[in-house]
Amino acid sequence: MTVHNSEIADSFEKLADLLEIEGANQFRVRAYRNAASTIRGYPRSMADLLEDGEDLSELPGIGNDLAQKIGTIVETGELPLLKEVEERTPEALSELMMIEGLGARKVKALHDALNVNSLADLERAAASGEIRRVSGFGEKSEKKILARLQKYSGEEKRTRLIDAEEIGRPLIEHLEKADGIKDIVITGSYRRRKETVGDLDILVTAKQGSSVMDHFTSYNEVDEIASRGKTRSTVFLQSGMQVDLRVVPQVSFGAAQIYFTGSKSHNIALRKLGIRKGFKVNEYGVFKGDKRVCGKTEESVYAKLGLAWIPPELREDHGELEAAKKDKLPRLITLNDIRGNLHAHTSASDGHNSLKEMAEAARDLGYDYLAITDHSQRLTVANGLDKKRLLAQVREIDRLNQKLDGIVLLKSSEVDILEDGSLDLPDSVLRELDFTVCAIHHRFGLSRKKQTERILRAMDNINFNILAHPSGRLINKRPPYETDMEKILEAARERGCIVELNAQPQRLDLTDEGCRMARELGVKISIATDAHSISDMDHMRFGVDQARRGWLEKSDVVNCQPLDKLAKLFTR
DNA sequence: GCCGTTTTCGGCCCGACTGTTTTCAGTCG
Repeated sequence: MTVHNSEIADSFEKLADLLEIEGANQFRVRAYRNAASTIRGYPRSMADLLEDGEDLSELPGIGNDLAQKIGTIVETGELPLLKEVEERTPEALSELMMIEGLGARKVKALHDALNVNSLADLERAAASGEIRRVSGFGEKSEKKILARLQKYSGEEKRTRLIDAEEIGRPLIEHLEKADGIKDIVITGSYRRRKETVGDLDILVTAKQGSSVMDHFTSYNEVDEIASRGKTRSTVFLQSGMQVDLRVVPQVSFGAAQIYFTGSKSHNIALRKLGIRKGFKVNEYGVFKGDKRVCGKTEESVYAKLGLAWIPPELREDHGELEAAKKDKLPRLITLNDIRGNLHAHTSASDGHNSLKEMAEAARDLGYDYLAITDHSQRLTVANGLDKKRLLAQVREIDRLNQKLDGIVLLKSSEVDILEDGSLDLPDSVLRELDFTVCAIHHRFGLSRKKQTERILRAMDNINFNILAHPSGRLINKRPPYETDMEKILEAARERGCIVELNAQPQRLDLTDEGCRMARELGVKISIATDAHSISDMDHMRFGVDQARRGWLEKSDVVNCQPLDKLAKLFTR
């Protein structure tokens, strides 16, 4: 039984919550939270690191004590200190902290005064009017608790980036109409192009005394105004999305962009660096004593700290500060670098458009080539093509290529990887194709070992070229199937296979961390839309965003290559 | 509990808003 990083991180976070409720040293509490964040974001599993004999105390925020505790969790699946703390402090109290407005102190106060130990206790106490009598609470906070409880579902809700764009776009249009507004930018994880966002953080500059806040809170989608000040307001939209608006003066715009773009750990690292250099860094600028020395642009702030400007996608405190210091940041791939698309479906299987329509759409995007990768025979629900139909399609593509101008269709197939690791079409047929895209579409529930072996065995086939959507996850819907991704990537490099970064906004698979690992291992990536219609081809930009988060450069991505270089990449 | 370009001890990012208080603690990002 493998212990996942997320489980270790969860244990540390829960321990931090309970210790905080008990009133433990706040820096000790923070140490557990920092460690949780390091572990959660780490590209390799703690279990694997330990197996390889690595020293975990080398990791940021993890010292000897926590390294030992991680070892215990990996070995036994349990954290004794957490058990011990849970004996004295009910573990459900940590869940109460999920209610907005309730932090450790208030949870403790309610526990001590009213013996509130669960969400149900909390609701009872609020409904019966007992909470307002506890010192530090009043009628308003009691009402808020009751209202929040009704909305609380127990799940942390994060919105897919594409959905966040749909919510954000009309709101920005609304804000642009405000009097006196100058700059508007959506910051936060949205600007870092994370696959999901928790809330929208909007930053604006505006003329002094303008009515931007009034304009913001009067947006017709606003369901609730949670707070409202001169420089900051928070609302909830009818979609449930939380939106924060901050207004700063123009001289602070760069510093504020950095601050609100985050990530939080990136900001903390920047501020610490500032302190070492004798500066104070905040959202208004970089200060020497009381004097602002810069802040108008992001570049000026980074430069003052001795750093090159860092693209938002890299701001996770995953080594970007060190790279920026040495001027060794990657030259991140851009959408303009993309020359073609290596995964697309037509109406022959489960797509919605014809070969010709798809080809013309790809040409309109400025691509040189588009690969047609309809499903293979096993995937009957998607009308997968058997040998006969695929060979007919191959001939049709040949004919069409004669007529097409400015775009070349590549002959391919999204071939099912069967449970035993064999491919769903005979080698004699696969050899007729320019290359193959291979994927798992069934039997997701195999053990980690079996699933990994299944993929490795499939890659042993000389006709295997690209591993499509390697984890099979659907964001917010289906977890990845269990695999040893590092092993798969190493095997891909050894065999000359390519791994896909599927650009569908609900997939984005490889993950950012997976991309980074692939790059470090020297595995080439195909960023592909898996388009099932003409309009899906626009999703390439989400794939590029994710690739940038994974530190990928143009040279790491096969579909940045011109057509005449592709064939070589598909020769094993 | 972690960490080190004045440190192995003594610090630990910083500011806005709310509600309850009577000058500020708690919460949040």
